[in-house]
Amino acid sequence: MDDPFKKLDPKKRAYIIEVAMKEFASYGYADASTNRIVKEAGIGKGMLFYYFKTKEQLYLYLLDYGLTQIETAFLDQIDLSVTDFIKRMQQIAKKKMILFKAHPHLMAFLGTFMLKENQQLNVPTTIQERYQKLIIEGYQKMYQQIDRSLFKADMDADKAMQLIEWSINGYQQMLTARLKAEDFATLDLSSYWDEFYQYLAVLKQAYYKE
Amino acid sequence: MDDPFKKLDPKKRAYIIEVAMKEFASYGYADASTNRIVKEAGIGKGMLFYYFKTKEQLYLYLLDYGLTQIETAFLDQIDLSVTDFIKRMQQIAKKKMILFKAHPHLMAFLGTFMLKENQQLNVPTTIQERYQKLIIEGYQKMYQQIDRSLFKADMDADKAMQLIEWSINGYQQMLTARLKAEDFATLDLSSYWDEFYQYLAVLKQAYYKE
DNA sequence: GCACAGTCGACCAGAGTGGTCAATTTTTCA
DNA sequence: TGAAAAATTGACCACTCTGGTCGACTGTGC
Repeated sequence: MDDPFKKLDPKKRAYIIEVAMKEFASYGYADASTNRIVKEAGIGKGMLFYYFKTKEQLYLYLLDYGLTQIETAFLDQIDLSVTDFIKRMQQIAKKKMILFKAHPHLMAFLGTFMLKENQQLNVPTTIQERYQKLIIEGYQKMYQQIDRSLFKADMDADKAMQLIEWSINGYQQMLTARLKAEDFATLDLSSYWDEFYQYLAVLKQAYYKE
Repeated sequence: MDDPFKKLDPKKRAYIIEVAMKEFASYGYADASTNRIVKEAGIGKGMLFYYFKTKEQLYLYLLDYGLTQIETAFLDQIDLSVTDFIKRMQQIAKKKMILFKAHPHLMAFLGTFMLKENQQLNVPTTIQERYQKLIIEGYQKMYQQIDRSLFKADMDADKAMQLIEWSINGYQQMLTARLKAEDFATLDLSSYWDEFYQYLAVLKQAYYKE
């Protein structure tokens, strides 16, 4: 096949992908504007429809691309041999952050995909299945093969894990909100890892045995 | 003053307010559609512009109304004599849920107000000041006059409080997502309070002294 | 000099925008 | 009862923006 988009300079291609994901994530499929995308991406209107024939095919391309990213750069990377729940969540948070640095709008884009009512959009069942599978697998990678003996003896371990997950989500949301303005590509996250580990230490102190 | 909107049947008036808040919360000021609002509210197009002269004045009315609601039905209700942080958060969560049941889109509406860039909208400084004050006061009502001696002796109480706040936010987000489809007006929340209290008990066990 | 992939943006018909207003119904009250 | 007043409607307006097209143009390779 001779796909002009594949032959594009990788930096430019990645930028177009990022811009388009941001647009769809912000406005949903129906209200996303191809005019804004080409303007922001710095390409002529014609090019977008030269690369992708329609708005719908652009969207489906992004969906496929995004799912592949999450599958390979996130889910497949999680080491289930880590049975300490907090360490497991730490691992997951790290992978998530790395993925977020590479594709800041990927999570929001996929997040709004099933959420917003599927306006007249014909999503292939293969993609829908991949999405469903991703949700389930993500859940399993969090809670499978966890050593519950680490938790305090008289504590409800399921509720404890849920609370820890919410805590870490809270930290991540706070962090991304705080860094919203900054340039993620050039950002050094190491100072934030220190802060994160301090929170993890408190969590350990709170939920684990001495 | 003879304001036709004030003279409306309270149920109808409340419904129009709710519909409009939902529209602005979903799309932001610029992309919100007055056509969709009147259609959803079940009134003729002319009425909206009879009650409020312009889209902007409708928005400003909702802003003022929403701020008043939060001030009186939420902030003013918080009892600072409760010095137990978890009990304080429990109290806040309860007030928040009651307000949410009455105005399901109020929080989202006000949340997107400062977030989205203020597109060409001329918001009076009085309203901006009230909004700023609300943020600050909300923060104070959470953390002021808290008895830190309840936390485990060797624990960073600030981080612990932050983690508890994130945990409770997580629970609330999960709950509102779970109940999204259901009808809030006729919903009985009491069974969910049981579940909530169980989580609070685990939090207490985790962060407080024996 | 010619073929051809890449690139652009003016342009299209159609949909949707906030807002208006003449016409109609409903309410008020002497 | 009847007329003045208030409430309500939706067709309509000028305008903006939509996804998508296409003829013109550029650069490259041979």
